[in-house]
Amino acid sequence: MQHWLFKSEPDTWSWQDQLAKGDSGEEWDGVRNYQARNFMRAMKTGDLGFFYHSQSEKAVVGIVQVIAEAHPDSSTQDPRWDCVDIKALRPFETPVTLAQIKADPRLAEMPLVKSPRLSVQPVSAQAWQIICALGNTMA
DNA sequence: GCCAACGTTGGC
DNA sequence: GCCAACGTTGGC
Repeated sequence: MQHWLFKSEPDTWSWQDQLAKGDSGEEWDGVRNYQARNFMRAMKTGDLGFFYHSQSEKAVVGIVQVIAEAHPDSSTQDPRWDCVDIKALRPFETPVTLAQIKADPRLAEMPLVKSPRLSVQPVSAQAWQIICALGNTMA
């Protein structure tokens, strides 16, 4: 299984919004970036991901699960864009902030640190464990 | 609110 | 196919 990170502006789509969708989940639509789309195409049902709030909060706040593999993004007619469906699995006991992630040399290679604008990105197995530990949350 | 970084678009 | 212009994102 692979791990991912989904970034969202909480004003637009927050962890609370995601939680409210329950087990039926929601499309991760609106991505208009080829790299991010390609990562979504690589996702498998059951893969886990971090839910990250950008802007004011800048923290990993929860864990989500992929519940449908890549399919056309219903928010556009443009056939180039696909998306997956995800559901909220559980919140982080303690949100892990970007500052904490940047402060940990073991996480310096994360795209979150090196390419902060990439909205969907892979997370290594090692980084996954480190961040779950920082958040006092089981993987 | 500002600014830097980056990706995309469009003209040539 | 290249490159300049532009828009958007996200951290500070």
